[in-house]
Amino acid sequence: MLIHIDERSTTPIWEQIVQQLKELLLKKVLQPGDKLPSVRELASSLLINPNTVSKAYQELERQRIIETRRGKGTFITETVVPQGSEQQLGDIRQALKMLVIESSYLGVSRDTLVQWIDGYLNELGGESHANRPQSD
Amino acid sequence: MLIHIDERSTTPIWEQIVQQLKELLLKKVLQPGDKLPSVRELASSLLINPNTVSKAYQELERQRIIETRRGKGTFITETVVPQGSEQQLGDIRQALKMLVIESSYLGVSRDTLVQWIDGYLNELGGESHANRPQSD
Amino acid sequence: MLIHIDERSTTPIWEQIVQQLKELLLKKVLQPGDKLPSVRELASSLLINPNTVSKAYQELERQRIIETRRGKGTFITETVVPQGSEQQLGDIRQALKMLVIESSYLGVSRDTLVQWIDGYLNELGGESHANRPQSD
Amino acid sequence: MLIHIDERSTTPIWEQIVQQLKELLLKKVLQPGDKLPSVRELASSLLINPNTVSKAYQELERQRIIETRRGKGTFITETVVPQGSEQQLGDIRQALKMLVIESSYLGVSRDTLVQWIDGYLNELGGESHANRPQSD
DNA sequence: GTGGTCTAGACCACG
DNA sequence: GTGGTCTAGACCACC
Repeated sequence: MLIHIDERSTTPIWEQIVQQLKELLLKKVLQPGDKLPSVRELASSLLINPNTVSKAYQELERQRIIETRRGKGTFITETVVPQGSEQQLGDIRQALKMLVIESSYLGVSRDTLVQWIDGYLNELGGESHANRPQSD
Repeated sequence: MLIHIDERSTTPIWEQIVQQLKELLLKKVLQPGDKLPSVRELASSLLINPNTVSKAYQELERQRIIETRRGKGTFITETVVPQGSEQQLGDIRQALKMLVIESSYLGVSRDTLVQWIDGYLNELGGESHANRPQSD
Repeated sequence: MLIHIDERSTTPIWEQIVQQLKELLLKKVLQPGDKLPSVRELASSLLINPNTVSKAYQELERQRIIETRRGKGTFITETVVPQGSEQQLGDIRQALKMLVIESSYLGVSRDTLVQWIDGYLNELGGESHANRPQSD
Repeated sequence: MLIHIDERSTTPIWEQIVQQLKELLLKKVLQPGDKLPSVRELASSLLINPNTVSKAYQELERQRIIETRRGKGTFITETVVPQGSEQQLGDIRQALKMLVIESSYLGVSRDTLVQWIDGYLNELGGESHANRPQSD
């Protein structure tokens, strides 16, 4: 599996899993319909507790990104619904604002930030539904 | 004091204080050399625990943004050191990456993100040392 | 067969079968004395595990809705026994109560609920033994 | 606490807690702003594991019915947002349909169902925002 | 085999 | 004191 856990990070392990699986999906490494490793498999390969993986999977299911079929395992959802609630958009904006403030302090210029964003969007692949770097 | 605490927010109160003080500084509402309210003062005016304010001040001091002069109080540092450690830069990049991924899922376009960034930079005032929107 | 399995649903497959067979019976698509497909037949036509079909049939048999005649197959029971145990009635009431509570939260009005009930009863056909919409 | 756990029930304990707390809220036994018992308190009074209570609280928070203030405890949300997603409405309708089918089998008439609904709505108190028995 | 639930007990951050 | 995270290990339903 292409997931890497940073034990020293302050972000919970289950959240790291959620984020990295989302990233893999946007990068098309994982495709709709694909089967995810079972809870136990992933847990043992990451050397963590199955409950932790389970929590990550449940969160992804809550976000309709994956779905579980009883007794068969967990799969990437076929229909993608790129729709954010007001609440979630507010969270993004809030996080972005704090990030801009921090960047100011660290001497990261506006243009550098934009370059980084474009870089990440390129990593995710140009075909991603909503985001595309300018020059595309 | 121009600080507002959101009790419901998931970000710790001490972190909200740190962020807002930084913001006030970038907006030049607070200037180098200015005296900050004492821990007890700020705590009682915000109706929060003094320990919480103390923790915020400690963090700001760790970042060399404020300094305590024993017996005199807490002051904004005179010398500005807009230089981020590798560690901090890595944190910013990591946060930005996650933000880009989430934005992709919520259907927030690259250009929207850039607009938001420029908006926040304008709020902070165009003269800020490192960042400047657009015309740069 | 007129049965449709929703793999994504959280209700177990065997339960989906039970419910839909009951529905077909109430709709008079299936009549007392009719022969049901064998466990293997139904399983292969629904692309599911025979054990799952078997469990559904066992449940229906427990409820005296179908009966197996050894060597001959499975049939809809001739004698209808529209009499619920206290236990079953309690379950219904409990389920209905939770449904009413959830409806309250979702803003579904009392009248809407009643309309939905009448709608389903109409689907089942007005001649059903115990229930009849409106004119009753 | 006015919560009762049915150990023999098939519905998970955390879900029973969610349902009963919702009911208490609709009955105005719990009011917006009220403090809920702490996770540990409720757990020990119900003789269950704190994790189980925690799961219930997290689910209620996800539904914006309660909110936790760090270090202070868990509280009923002030602003009520009676808004259901399409998905949730579909779930209700599906549950209602199955309930109607079961009722048909158990000989529960349409009018009995409606009477039960009105009874539950009365229990919840006539002032409830969306539902009201006819005669009101 | 799969995931879901629950327990017991630990550690941590926050206030 | 509060809730959040994680582990270890158990049991269960479903397929």
